Amino acid sequence: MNHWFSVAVQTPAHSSLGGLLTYRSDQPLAPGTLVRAPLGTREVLGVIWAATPGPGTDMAPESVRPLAGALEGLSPLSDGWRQLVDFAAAYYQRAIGEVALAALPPQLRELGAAQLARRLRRTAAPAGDTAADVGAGPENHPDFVALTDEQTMALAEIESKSGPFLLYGSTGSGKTEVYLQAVARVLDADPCAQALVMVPEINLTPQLEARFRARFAGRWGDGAVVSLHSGMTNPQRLRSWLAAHSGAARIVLGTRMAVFASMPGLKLIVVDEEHDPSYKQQEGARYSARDLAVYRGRLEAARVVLGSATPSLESWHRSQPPPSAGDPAPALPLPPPAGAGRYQRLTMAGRIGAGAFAQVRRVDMNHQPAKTVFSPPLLDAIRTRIARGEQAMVFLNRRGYAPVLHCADCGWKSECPHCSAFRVFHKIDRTLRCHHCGFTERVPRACPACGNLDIAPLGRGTERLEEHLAELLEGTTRPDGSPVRLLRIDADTTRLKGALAQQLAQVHSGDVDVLVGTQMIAKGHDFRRITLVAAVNPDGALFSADFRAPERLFSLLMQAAGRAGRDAAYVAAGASEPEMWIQTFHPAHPLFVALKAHDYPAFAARALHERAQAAMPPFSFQALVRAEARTQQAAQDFLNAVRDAAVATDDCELAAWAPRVTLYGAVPMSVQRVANVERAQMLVESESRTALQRFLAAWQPALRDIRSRGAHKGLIRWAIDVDPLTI
DNA sequence: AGCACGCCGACT
DNA sequence: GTCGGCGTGCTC
Repeated sequence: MNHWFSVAVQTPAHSSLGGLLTYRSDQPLAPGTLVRAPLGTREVLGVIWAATPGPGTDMAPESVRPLAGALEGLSPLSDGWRQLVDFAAAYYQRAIGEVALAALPPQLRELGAAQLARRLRRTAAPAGDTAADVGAGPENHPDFVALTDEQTMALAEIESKSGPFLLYGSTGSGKTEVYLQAVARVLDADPCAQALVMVPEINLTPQLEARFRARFAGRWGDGAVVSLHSGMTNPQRLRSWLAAHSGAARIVLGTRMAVFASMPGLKLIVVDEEHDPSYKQQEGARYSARDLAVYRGRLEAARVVLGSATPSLESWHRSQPPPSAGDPAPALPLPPPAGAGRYQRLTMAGRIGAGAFAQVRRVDMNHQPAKTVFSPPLLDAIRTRIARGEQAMVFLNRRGYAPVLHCADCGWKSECPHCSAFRVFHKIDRTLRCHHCGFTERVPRACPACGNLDIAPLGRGTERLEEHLAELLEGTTRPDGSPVRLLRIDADTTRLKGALAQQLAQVHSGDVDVLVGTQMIAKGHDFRRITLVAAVNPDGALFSADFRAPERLFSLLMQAAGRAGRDAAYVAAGASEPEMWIQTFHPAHPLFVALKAHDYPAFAARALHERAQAAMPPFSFQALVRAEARTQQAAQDFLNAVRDAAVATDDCELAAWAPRVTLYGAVPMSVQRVANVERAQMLVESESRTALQRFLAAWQPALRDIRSRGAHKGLIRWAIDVDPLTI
């Protein structure tokens, strides 16, 4: 007796076999079962997607191959999980198999039956004594902390309503405590319940894990909290995944990939720092883990809490009261249209256990001598902190010594031979490094073009900033008379494993007086002795071509400001009032005015007004088609060809939706060439999410078709990015 | 994407 | 005579 199945396997997105594949088996296998499927000469991991009555019409029955068997001992993936993958694949325009297999731990693909059995035995064992202290509500727990009124109210809302919730709480308002208690309540109420807590960056998982472990390990055992992120080794990831899948892990902490974790008892999803662009995957299926979290919550009736001090404008807009009727018609398999007022907004304005908000001081650089890097008042303020044994933090969003090397004689610049970008001068190892393709060379002694010996760095990165500041602070001493100490933290200094933790420890211990770094130091880390934060040159983002740049700058500066004066006791004990310094040529810019007032709502209202005027997200929906080719011409030709195909089509579905989308012309990407590959893109826009979705889905066959017709020889690949973050 | 098959240059 | 270069083509 044959049973027939459609099975999700890892197939390349643009090959002829895009969808699910048909297999047979003499076993009746449940949907969600993990199986080994013969594909060509190899055997690959697959997931049973559905049982079908027969092999289908377009498939000769004799060419359907039998499955090699199921992975023993693993319960099938849930309906909810498959629906999440279905949705993600449809929404982000990728093959189901690609999304499904990418969402599983890589080692599951390699493991033989015997190895897997051993693995399962090991994870099954330490399920632990769950009922350690029966009836322990949060108030009976040893780690119980008193809550502010705002926290209590937020928790009550989360408990009594269905959400999704936008927890809008300023830095230091105690959002993490709300997460912890919301998790505790959900898990207390149901012995099978699980919670998923996401953070934007791997760097932030260790401290979060420590906090959750400290709170919950005693109650539910050490194995109750697991992490899931790309910094883990494959065996570690498999272990965590299995623990989540079996229900042994009650709390999963992770980065964006964790949104796909198999969690049969999922009841709560927390997305911390929900505005953070890291939640958007930037390769393969370009999903937004935050948006998928909201969808998954609806699907599985789990509470969703999005938390931020500076929410994304999308979430802020959705959490406002509904303005008027006239939202787009309901979408098919999509979440409700992004109308306003879908989320419950919970506001926590207060700052607990921390000092006052940092006072924002703007330095008008128009009144400083040309080429000033550190204005005298800022320098004085830093010196004062050092003299008092306090710490200061200086930001610059550019690593390396100088972004470009320049010959004053002939005009040569340190261009990368493989990319349309300059190589960055790294003084520490005397190299020129391309930050796009990685191409690295030793710095030439003389200009490679004209032989002139006088080649000079142009502009500055953190390395040069640190050097410059060290010169300016020479002779400045700490209270004990010893010389000032600087430390730089950026992607270059933290490349080695454990380096970041070690450098952060130096700051915490007070070994360091001044911290210089990129945005890496603005996020999440609590430095209790820092009382001054300075952004040396933040103007770049004010007039950027990227319409989201101001939003990112505002959130970065707010986060940075939040680093100063975290510890009320420290400030109360006589430390300086916390300050955030901004050096700018546009001190009256509304962004800085809102920042000074710590007024995110004002910033957001203004930004949303502008977006509405210009019909930009969240008031319109976008997708990008990207093409890569040997030549720029070939990439653009392909894009223009597929655009023409959309306009003059005999596909009635495509023809029906095409009038409701706007197709812009093909343009080179902002970094046009990377590693000798030319890149171009085309923007697709619609006022309706449904129209955009339907159009893209109907358009994909045309894209594949045109690609395969061979007229576009130079074309290397193409991909669609739905809801792109940068255009 | 893998992984075959397939048809031309320098090695034991 | 084989080992191996990567060019085309297929995988339920």
